[in-house]
This record gives sequence, C-alpha cells and structure tokens, in this order.
Amino acid sequence: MRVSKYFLPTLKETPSEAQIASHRLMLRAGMVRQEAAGIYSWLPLGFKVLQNIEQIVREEQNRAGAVEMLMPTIQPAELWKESGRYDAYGKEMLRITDRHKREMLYGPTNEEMLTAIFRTFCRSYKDLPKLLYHIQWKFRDEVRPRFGVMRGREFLMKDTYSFDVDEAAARRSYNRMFIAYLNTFARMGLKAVPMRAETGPIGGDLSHEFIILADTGESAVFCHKDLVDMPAPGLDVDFDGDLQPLVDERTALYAATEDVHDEAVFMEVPEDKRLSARGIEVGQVFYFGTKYSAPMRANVTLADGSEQPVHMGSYGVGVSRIAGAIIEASHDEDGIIWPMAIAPFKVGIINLRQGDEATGAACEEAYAALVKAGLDPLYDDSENRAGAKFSRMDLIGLPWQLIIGPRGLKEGTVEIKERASGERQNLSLDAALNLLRSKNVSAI
RNA sequence: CGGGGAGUGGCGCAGCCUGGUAGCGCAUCUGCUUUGGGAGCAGAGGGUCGCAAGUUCGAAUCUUGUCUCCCCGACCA
Repeated sequence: MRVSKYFLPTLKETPSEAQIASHRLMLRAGMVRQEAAGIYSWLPLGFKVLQNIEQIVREEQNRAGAVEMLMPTIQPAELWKESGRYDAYGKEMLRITDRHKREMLYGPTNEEMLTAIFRTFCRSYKDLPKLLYHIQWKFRDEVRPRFGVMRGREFLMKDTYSFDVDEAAARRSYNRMFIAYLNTFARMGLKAVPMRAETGPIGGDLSHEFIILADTGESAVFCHKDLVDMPAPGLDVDFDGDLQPLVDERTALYAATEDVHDEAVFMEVPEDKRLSARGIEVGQVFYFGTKYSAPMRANVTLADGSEQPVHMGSYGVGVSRIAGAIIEASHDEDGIIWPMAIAPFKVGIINLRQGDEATGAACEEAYAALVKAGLDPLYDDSENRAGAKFSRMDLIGLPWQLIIGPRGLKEGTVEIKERASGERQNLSLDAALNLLRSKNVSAI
C-alpha cells in the first residue's frame, strides 16, 4: 500500500478528550474517529488491526473445536422476556421499536438467541456437546463510556456458547475455552492472567476473567506473580484430550479480581510473590448451568428417556477492546509499538527524498521485493519531509521500517529500523530484505 | 445516577469578568526557496461563536432553558 493512495489521517496534536495513552494514540494514528459517546468509526488502519485481532480469535476458536456462525445485532424482545432478563437488564439495553410497534433491542449479548436456536434443532443428548460462536457488534448503553474503544457502548465481541449434557461435560467445554483464550492472547503478544471473577448479570457459579496487567486498567486485581509469566499451553494442545491438568496448573495459584478478592487467602501467598495491580479485562468465561435453558425450555432427551435442560456456558472476548489493550501494553512516547501478529502492516518504507530519481527507484525496488515476498508494506511516498515521515512511521508503530535516502544510497545502503528496540542498521537492500526474512516477518 | 468541567474555521486554544468590525498556532491552497527527525518566506481561503428564547440601539460576551461532549466516583466485554 502506498501512503499516497491510502487514507491515513494522522494528527499532530492530541484531541483534548483523550486521556489515556491508547485512546490518544488511536486518534493520533488515524485508527478511529468518535461519532458519539462510546461509538467509533474504524478508519482503515484501525480496521486492519481489528481484523487481525478478530482473525487470531477466530483461528483459536476453530482450533478448540468451536463452530462459527453469525447472529443479528437486532433481536426481538420476546426472547428476553422468556429468560426474564428483559426487565432485569435495565437501562443498559438499547430498546428499539420498529414501525409495527414491535419491541426490539440491540443485542448486548446473545445467550437467549442461541438458546432459542439450540432448542429448535437439538433435542437429544446425541446432539451434544456443541460449541458455537460468532463475532458480532454489541451495544450496551453504558452510563459513562470512556477510554476510547476500551469502554465503548458499541463494541465488537466474540461470544461462544457451550451446550452439554451435564455439569462434568460442561466443564470440559469450559476448559476448552479457557485454554483457547490463553493461546489467543499469547499469539497477540499479550500476557493474560486468568483470575477468579464474579459472574455478574450473565449468572452462574464458575467464572474466570482474563486480565492484562496495565496501570490504566479499570479493575484492581490480586495474584501470585508466577502466573504472569506462565507460558501459554501452546497451539499443539490436544483439545479432545484431558485439559483439566492444564487448567488446574493455572488456577492453583491465587488470582482474583477485586470483586471476589479474599485478603486473608491472598496473605497466604509468600510476600515476594504477591502482586496487587490494575488490569484490563479482555475475556471472560462462564459456566451457568441451566440458567437460560430451564426457563426457555431448551431440553434434551437423555439415554434413559428423561428430559433435562441443557447445561450451558458462555465465553466472551472483547475484540475491539483488545485493540486498545494492546496499545496500553505496548507503546512509548513516540507512538504505538505493534506486536508482529497485530501490526496493520509489517514493514514501512520511508522515502526520504521524494522526487529524487535514484531514491524513488530504490524504494520501488524494495516495495516490489516485499510484495513478491507476500507482504503488504506501507510505502510512505507522500510529499512530506523526512522528519514528518519518521515521526508518523513511529506513531503508527509498524514493527520494521526501511528508510531509504540519497545519503545511504551513495554508500549502497538503506537503513533498517526495528520499532520495538529502536535498533538501526545500514545494510544493502538485499541484506535488509534477508534480515526481515530471518526475523520471520510475515502475514499472520 | 451523584459531583466537576467544556462547547468559538478541520485540530488545539485565546477572547467572555468590564457587550461595540471574531483572533492565534497547527492544518489546507498558491508561489518561491528548501529537503536524513514534524522547514522558511510571501500570499490566499475557511467560522450565522452548540441550539433556542430573552435583555439591549447592539450579544461569542449578560439571563433562562435545552442539547452534546469530557473528567472523577458507583456499574459493565
């Protein structure tokens, strides 16, 4: 992609409403634009990031055995009256009346709808287990949206729903998602710690939140330090095997959000291992049994002929929130530092002397070579001066920069800079391209 | 929902107290000179001052109402 053809409205000055780093940087980097409180347009650069996050989430859901589908954003109120949540959900639910005066709502979550789908098609224990998910926009009419996309009213969420014959089976589904989430966040370069959590309005009695530690996090969290750097289980996990030991390993040590925090138990953690910090919730898993299946009569017939409500769980990942969370976890004073897997472009090319024939030719050569290697580099061929291009490339945080100008070309070199470390090397173009290859720069 | 603050060219702000031709920086456009860390000079365009009533000869400025946005807290992927 060439900057001259792209849409990259970066800002030199920070809009006054943005208080935290991720919000400021997303606005400055031209990733999003606020349309109303807690409602954002995703501009091309931000949209690419969102899609990259979404794709990793999708791949790990599929790997764990979940099946993707898509439910609508608008739902009929009747479903929610059936489960009893139509009144319980309160003002956070955006209620809409259509032209026939029919009560509708913009879905804040989809337990009811998928339960209704399930009961229509699945009648037997032989249909179980089932793990279904979708990635869809949600709307929760928060009293006070803030922190940019981290607490928007409209947000993109991956929500998975599990259907099992009994609690033991449901726990196996829970474990699948638990492990899948650890792998998902690890692929994004995030250290997510699973913590015991309150179940909230979703209901149920077993729940973990996945927390990214960050000073700007919204909730206070308490955990054993060893959990923070515990490696993810890995993509070669056998999801059909027994996952319980892997889950136990990561739930044995103390970890709790403030809602369920027990100071006395926390004090049993050795003092040098106690970590009390702030965190951003990027995912949550719930087991809630028959909370919805019972009132909505989502029953299956068992082997003994009896009819029982199906055991359910739900599992959410805040896709749009993660975009902000990654920036909170990975930025410096110059701008964003994207992890390779999330970066909207993996390599940027800077033409230091726009209009100079030799420089332009070298840039084109680099561009063509990277495209041939299967990458989509972002080539800054704008008329800006070098300084402006440097600043902007640092701001948008691409992992690698190829800096090409007449001065280096005279020596037969280009400069290659790694955004994260700031390290630069002067190399021949071929050597620079080889370096990128050796660093395994590729599409996700 | 309680408390605080703000709405003035695209962005960031001043002006308001003490009413009298709407201003600055950045951005944009044109020209010239520049060109390796957000260039310089010269010129140009762009705003019914959130909206509505009121006071006044006259309102960005005073009064009342209203809408929106932001921040702190309580609640949430």
